[in-house]
Amino acid sequence: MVGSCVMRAMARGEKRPVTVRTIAEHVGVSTAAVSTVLANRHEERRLAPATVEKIRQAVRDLGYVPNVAGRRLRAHDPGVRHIDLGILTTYEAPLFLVSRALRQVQRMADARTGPGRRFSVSIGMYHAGRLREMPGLLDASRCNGVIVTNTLPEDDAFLASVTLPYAVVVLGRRIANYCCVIETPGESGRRAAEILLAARREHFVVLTPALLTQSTAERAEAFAALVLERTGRPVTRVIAGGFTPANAADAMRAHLAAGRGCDALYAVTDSLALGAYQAIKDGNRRIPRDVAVVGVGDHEHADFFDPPLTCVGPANDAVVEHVVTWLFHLMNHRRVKPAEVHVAPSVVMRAST
Amino acid sequence: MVGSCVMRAMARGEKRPVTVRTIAEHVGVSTAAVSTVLANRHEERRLAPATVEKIRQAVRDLGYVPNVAGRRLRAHDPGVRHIDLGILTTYEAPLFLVSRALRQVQRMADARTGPGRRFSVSIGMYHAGRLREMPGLLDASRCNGVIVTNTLPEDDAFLASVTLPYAVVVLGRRIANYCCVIETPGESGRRAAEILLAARREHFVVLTPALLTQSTAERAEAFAALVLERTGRPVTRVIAGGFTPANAADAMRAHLAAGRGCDALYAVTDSLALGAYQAIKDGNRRIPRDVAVVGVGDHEHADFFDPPLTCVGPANDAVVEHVVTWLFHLMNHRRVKPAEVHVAPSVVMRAST
DNA sequence: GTGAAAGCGCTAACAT
DNA sequence: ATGTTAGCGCTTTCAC
Repeated sequence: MVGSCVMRAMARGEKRPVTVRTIAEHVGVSTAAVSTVLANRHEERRLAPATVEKIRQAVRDLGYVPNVAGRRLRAHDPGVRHIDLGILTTYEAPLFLVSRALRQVQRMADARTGPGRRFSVSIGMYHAGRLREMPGLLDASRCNGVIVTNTLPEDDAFLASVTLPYAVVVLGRRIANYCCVIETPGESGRRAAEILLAARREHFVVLTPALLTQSTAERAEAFAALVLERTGRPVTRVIAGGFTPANAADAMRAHLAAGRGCDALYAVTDSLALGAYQAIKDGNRRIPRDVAVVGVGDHEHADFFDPPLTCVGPANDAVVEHVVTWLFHLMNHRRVKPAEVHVAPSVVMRAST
Repeated sequence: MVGSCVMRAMARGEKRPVTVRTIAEHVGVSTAAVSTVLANRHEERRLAPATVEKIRQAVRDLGYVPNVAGRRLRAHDPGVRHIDLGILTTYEAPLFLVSRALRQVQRMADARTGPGRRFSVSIGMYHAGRLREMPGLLDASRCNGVIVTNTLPEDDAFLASVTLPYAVVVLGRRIANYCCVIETPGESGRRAAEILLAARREHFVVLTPALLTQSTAERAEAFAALVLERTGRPVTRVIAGGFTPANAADAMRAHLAAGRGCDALYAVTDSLALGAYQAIKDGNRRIPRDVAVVGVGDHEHADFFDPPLTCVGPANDAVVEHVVTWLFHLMNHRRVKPAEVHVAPSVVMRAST
């Protein structure tokens, strides 16, 4: 007999799914035989070579794909609790952005691992703007707890419209009814402006990607607002086509070539700053003498840029510690009021200013 | 009645696992009620607030953790096949090393996604040297196919000792009986040596981390061998404590401070090259005039180092394309002879030589 | 307002 | 040499 779900699926005109059972019926053997072959245990079970071959053929012909959920449920050892933690990020964002969160999750997980308690940590990928398509997000069937990051506004809207029945912490975004950890709004941009204002510069430029996230937008706005307030002059906005250093270099080269001034640059991500460095140096300008540069500190190697990059940005270690602590807390006591934690930016003065 | 597995687990002295059923019995309700509360659907099911509270309390008290495999199996829509792909890497290796593989997997997966066919791509983390502890690796209960990378020798030995009954491709390592894609052995080191030899240098140095992987070891050896053969002089080896630019900078600073010469440097990873840059410049030496530097091309931003880094290393896009094509091929036709694919290194001449 | 029961896909123990 | 079957943990339908 076939399950009602399947009946419904078939009624909708869908193909019947291929399971071990489909294979078994197709070949005329039992599901056990199929399973044995799939696990390469046919030798020890002494299956007839001909049978094995027929099963293998059917597996290929029918395009069988094992259902890992079934396997996992079956294989599951009741003596050990298994906890799956995910960091959800986009294909589009640079991977290193989640490095710190990953390391912190690892530390917490390791500290809590014991006999009867194991963690799996993974980075789950989604397409920016299409978080809603992520399997298992709504029904909690993939992870026991997740950190969501690098969302676009569409994703934020989607999250705001649903209630996920498990532990979720949002990193670097503000979304209603979620636990969010973000940098103090506007503070980064203001501190960056103060540093450059203190250097008594004239032509302030902010370098951003074309697609702004919540945080990059806030940084740029707060920066421009404070500079305008203090100097009475508007900030020039240079827009890079994408997020890479190459995009930034192109944009800055164009800006400089056009003869529009720049002696104080705020780049809203470090990758952009790196590209700007090249454009600035190629234009025979010196950093910081001719152009002072402030970045954000999201790149692991900002200290090894030449000159080392002054950064004002999320105190990532602090942010990430909040996020992960909260995640574990949520997993223990499931009903915690969603809230917003602000973390003051950290300022690291280096040679670029 | 309780399953035999559980009986065995309990016989072994282990605690009985906490499931919805445990909660239900503890509170004196049905599993359905518990499930309802866990999904926050108690309103629409009109459960008594008191019952809800009791269930919530029990969930906390007993430390219940949902089994995602059970949920997923249940939630599973027979009309759509779900394929889980994993890139397995270590906490210790820099995350960006898997960026390219990730992007390629994404492309292939996107191209094959359709109605009735969805992919999940994730990066699975393990501790270097402890791949064997990864849950679901042996019983194929997590992924339908994986790319394994950044293994240490212990991990290689473990893999060599087992047969995984699903699609596995090893990236950048040579392991018996697996599908492996690696750079042509020794070729990177030799090409790097040729570039520096052509620049007519005197004091050849190779910079490596203390812990060598298969590929870093081969690069260093082949480099040293060719330099020795051509010049008759041995190559100096500078060993960084770890994999970071800071480690490299320390090691190179010590080397230069000791007055031991260096006018040709081969760094077996780009992060090391970045650190070396700083040490070299701090010593008032110019790149490439005083020291020519060759890196590997594993860092996304090698083109934006100052000066841009000449790289001889795995043609990552080619490697990754092989790996991913192979992975999908293995998933379709499960019995493919394991083999080793060599990819010639790509050479990108930039200003550092 | 709550419970009983079916069944998702899989594998291993036990039958034959 | 192969088949039958129980049951992993969960949610939802249906019955009361």
